Amino acid sequence: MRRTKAEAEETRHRILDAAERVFYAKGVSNTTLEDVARAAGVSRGAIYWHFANKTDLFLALYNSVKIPQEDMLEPAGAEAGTDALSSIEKAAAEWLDLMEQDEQRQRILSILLRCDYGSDLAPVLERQQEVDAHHTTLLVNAFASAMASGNLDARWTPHSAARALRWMMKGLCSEWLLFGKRFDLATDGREGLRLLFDTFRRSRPH
Amino acid sequence: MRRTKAEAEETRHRILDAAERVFYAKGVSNTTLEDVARAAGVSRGAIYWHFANKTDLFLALYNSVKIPQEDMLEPAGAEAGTDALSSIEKAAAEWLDLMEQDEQRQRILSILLRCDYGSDLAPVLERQQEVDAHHTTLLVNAFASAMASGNLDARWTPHSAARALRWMMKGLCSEWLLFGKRFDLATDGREGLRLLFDTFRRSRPH
DNA sequence: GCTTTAACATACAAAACTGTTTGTATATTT
DNA sequence: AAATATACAAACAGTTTTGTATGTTAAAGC
Repeated sequence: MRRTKAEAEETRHRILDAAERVFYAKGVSNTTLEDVARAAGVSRGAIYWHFANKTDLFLALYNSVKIPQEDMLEPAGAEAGTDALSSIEKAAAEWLDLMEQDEQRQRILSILLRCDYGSDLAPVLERQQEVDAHHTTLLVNAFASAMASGNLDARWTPHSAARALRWMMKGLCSEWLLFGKRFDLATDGREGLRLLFDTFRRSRPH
Repeated sequence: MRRTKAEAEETRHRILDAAERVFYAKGVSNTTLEDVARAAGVSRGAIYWHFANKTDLFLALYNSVKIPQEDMLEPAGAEAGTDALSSIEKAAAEWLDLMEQDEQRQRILSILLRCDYGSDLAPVLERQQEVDAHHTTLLVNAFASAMASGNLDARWTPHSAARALRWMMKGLCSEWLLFGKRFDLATDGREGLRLLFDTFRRSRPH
């Protein structure tokens, strides 16, 4: 029954894949390792071979995917030709597109949004906060450069603008993911972004 | 050991109270009924006397409190003297104040935000959606009346304004509750509201 | 005042999961 | 080709949690 190294890596991947689907369907703390094993077509032994326990499996899943939010706004600000505000808006809108198209992304973010953080997966929460903090920093910097070039309406500060954008994106995604996707994320989200950024630009001197 | 009816009702209340605190501290699916019993100073038997099981206890807790969001914007629109937009903003700001002061409210909303919805507490999710739908309707109506009286900037529709406000409030509360209240909800939230409503009002004809 | 029954506490049985151990067939190494 | 380590499956042991059944006491009802 010994598998080749490539086969082993494949079952490991199958387990992670199954875990993602089952966690999404039943919630993390309501799924047993037996559930994951069945969904992956292996025995619990295989899971315990590759992972220490459910928390470890969850962490491995968490680390195996690119976390949503992490990729947004990475290269923003370095655009040429467009103003800073437009590049932020573009990055946000593209991020929405990505989210709407990529089902794995949707599952991962759904799991993270509604999972019952006990003391065992505190590292996940910490990581989330780090990512959030980093993202906030990037956003504030981007808005600061927009302000420096006179693009940001005077009533807003880089800080308040970054917050407003983050809050809106978060509320938007939460409602879309947790309440059954009852509207078009990319379309309606872009519309919301457009209106918000319109207020950022407002009465700018030309 | 038989208690009077009033005493029984009091222990029932003590159980609900303890459940709220423990659910908040450990997460719903990570708390056992033994935990709740200890926190309430009773035995598990008392819980099983008053409730069928943990799900039933959770539902009872859910129904025993006034759900946040439900009370926001109830009487709005019926204000005299102020314009519709200002009364919406006032209602939202007051709701933030309430949330910041009322610790039970914070616990309840925290529990609802991060609890791991399995198939057993589907009714909770449905109820949430109903409340949200109702809230959205009220908001849209309020913004519609603002538009009718010429207060709402032409770029916004009642629908888009209501969505923007809801998304922002949701993201705001999520971040505040789930990430350790690292900013002042009432102050910073009011600031965000002020800026958002400022854009709603923008270039209104006077 | 006697019976009944509500309001629990306690004890018990049954699952449900978990983590570990053992067995084993096969890659891989030497 | 023999030895060894790998990648599991299957069985096992242990704990945690749940649900129920039973016991007990005092309040209600008559």
